Amino acid sequence: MSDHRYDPSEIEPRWQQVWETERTWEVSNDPDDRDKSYVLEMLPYPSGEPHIGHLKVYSVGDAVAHFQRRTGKRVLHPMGYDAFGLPAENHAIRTGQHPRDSTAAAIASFQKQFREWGISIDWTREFGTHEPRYYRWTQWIFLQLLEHGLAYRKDSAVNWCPNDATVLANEQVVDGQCERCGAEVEIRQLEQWFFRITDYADRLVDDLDTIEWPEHVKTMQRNWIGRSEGAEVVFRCEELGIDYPVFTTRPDTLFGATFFVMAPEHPDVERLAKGTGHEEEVREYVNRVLTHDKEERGSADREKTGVALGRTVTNPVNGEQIPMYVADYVLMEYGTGAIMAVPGHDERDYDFATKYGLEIRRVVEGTPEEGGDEHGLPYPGDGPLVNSHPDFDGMPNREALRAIVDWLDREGKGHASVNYRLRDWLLSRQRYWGCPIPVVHCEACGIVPVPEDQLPVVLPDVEDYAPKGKSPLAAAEDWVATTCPRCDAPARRETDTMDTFVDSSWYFLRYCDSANDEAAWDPAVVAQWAPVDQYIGGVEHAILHLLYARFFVKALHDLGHLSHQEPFAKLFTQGMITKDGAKMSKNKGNVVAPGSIVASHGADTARCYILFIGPPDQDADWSDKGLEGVHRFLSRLWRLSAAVAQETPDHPIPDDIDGDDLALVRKAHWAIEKVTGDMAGRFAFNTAIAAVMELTNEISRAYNDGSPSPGPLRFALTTAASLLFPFAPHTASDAYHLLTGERVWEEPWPASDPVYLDEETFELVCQVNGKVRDRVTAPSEAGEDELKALAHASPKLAPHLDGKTVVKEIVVPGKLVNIVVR
RNA sequence: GCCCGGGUGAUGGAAUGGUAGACAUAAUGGCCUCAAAAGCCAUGGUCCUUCGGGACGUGCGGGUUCGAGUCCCGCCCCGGGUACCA
Repeated sequence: MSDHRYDPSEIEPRWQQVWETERTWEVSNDPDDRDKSYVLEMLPYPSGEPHIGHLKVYSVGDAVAHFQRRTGKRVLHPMGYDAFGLPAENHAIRTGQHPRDSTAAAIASFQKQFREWGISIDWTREFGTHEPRYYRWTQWIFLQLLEHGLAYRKDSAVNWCPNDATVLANEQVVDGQCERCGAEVEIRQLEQWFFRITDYADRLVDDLDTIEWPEHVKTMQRNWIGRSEGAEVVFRCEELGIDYPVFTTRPDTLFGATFFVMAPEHPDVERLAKGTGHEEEVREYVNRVLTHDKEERGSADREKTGVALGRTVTNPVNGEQIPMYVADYVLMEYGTGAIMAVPGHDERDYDFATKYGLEIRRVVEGTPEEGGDEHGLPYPGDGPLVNSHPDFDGMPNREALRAIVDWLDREGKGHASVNYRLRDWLLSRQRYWGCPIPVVHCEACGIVPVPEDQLPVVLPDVEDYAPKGKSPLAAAEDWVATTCPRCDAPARRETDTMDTFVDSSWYFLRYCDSANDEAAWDPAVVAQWAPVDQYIGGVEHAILHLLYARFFVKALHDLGHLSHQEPFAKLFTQGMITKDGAKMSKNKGNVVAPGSIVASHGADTARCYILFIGPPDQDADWSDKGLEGVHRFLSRLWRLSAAVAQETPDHPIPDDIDGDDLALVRKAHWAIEKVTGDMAGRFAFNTAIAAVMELTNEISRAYNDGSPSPGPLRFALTTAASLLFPFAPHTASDAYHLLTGERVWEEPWPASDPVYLDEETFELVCQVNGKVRDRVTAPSEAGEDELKALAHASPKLAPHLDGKTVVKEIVVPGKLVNIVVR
């Protein structure tokens, strides 16, 4: 065996060549009798070189794809590049290399490495989202949404990143900072393009119940959408004759509203204060608050501040005049920018009321619990109503809530209402490297969509693409100057480009029909593959990409272009690979480059190790020593295969095997059972690989003893190679080929034979009072009485039973006997 | 604060309420070798031991059970998400 040397640098390119020339992983759009399975990993953002996270996500996805194929599925496993966007553009600005060129270089590097890793991709479907043949259809989708009112332009307060010199979507602002560059985000009043994702808020929440996603991702989406049910209630300022609707989730506490608060940004604040004598104070306060940065204002711990407006509004349920305030704890972005304050039952209102000496009234009887003041207030819980109105007092508050809303509705003073935290998706960007928005601005006709037959609106080549606060495209005069498609008058092109997340919100649809030049896709073809059966990617996209893609599919479904409503039936989020406990980064100098690992140990070792290191949804720390261990395992399996292939003839397994031969065959069947179970419905690659290791160790021991017969030995080894294939495709293919002359991917997934799974005997655990005292061999078919007798017969149990009374005997067939004594 | 994860040997991690620590790494001893590497064999939670075995052991404290890493109650610590959302 020692004369065979495991050399991945020879084995891996050889099999990659076979897959390349034979186009092994291509799949046609012509259905056959197999079930389909669409396995997809999130497409890479091509910048620089692939990193270890890429190796992980594609190793996981490839294992799934291979397992699906070998268990008889027709598998779609494509690849593409999310090529437009800020990182590429910023990189280009830094290096002076045009984003088109740096992106092309990065894509080439990814393509090369994906092949070196041996990922089983159908390359015929490949595209980059920056290619006109792709973004032509991104523009088409935009026009579809525009035509149906789901894309619109409006002037509003938007997030602006001063560093990247562009607006951002709410989803791209993290803790008041730009998600990409970390700069403090400013608020600017600008006219921008939006997608009406809020129209889909309810369905985006409700349909989470129809998909198999990790619960924490669903929760993040629910929280982001932030659906709250309650009521809109109108408070009227009699002096000025203006109605102020507020949103509340607690209309049951309306009788406890003792003041009214407006956000400092509320447009009516100044007008309300005017002529009350509070004017100056209010103006000063508002100015001070609005110049505070968002971060400081966002914290709930911060002491609330506010000033009186000098006006009152009428509480619609009891006609009380309650004072109006402006305060920084009320946000303009949520609800109506004004609230009714119920200090008795809301902690924030309570804090404010305490500070400014405002009335605090209990209207819900509470069970006394910890916290609160000497009266147990604020009390946020449930209970019967008090101090409200004879019609409602004594009524459980949840019931009263409905009754009060009904009453408001009848009186025309309010109605049931649902509020969302979700805002419409701001999609325009004042940047160069993105998909042009296909509209024209005409003085006479206004905004005019570019006719479909004129798509794509091609992104022009410009020399100076640095951000300037307005789109760099604006400088491309001969591109901007055009004629109105409607009236033929001189007109100007839209110069903003689309957010990169628009590009990636439909790419999984395009893979199904990527060669189609007549349409974005043929609905029949997409219907055949969709939805993605297994989607795999990082949890960092939980509310960005994953929410946007769901919105796109629902909108396109409603417009009649799709027959499904959820893009990703199952989602798996993989954990990060760290080094020395820290995220890999160039600054820390702890980067493990996949390319160098592949060069030194081979792709199979790298892939297998990443899957073996631990459960793939958890973070894991990279260890070079651990990598060596996996390398030794692959090497041992391969060398055994090479030796056995050479030394032993190909024999069938005789019917009457026993001893070591039988043990070997049994172990092989045990491994089939274990690996299959770990792969089907689970992502337990670590334990699956451990099972193949166990099998290989047993084969190795038997081989070194010189005991096994050729049939069982070959069977066990062939099985090991076959089971290993999804994780280490090159090594497994080579070992399998050495042993059988066959191609392992053309073989069905091995099936375990129950005959070999059942042993005639098992190790019976004998316990006294739950403590293990002995282990004896027992016949598998032994009955309870026989097992009890075996346990009692054990000399090791005798001292523990001596002089004691047997109280109870528990028998778990096939496992143990527990004798309870006193 | 709230919502999710997680806490098991020196290390990464295994364990449908039923033998805790599979598999791998590090370590130790041995074989092979002039030597080393590779490979192979053995040991491998802690403490005690008359070497038969015994006691303890899965973050902490209780509980349910014949039996708890696993289930329940109350905490502690770590990681992630989210946070004046009315």
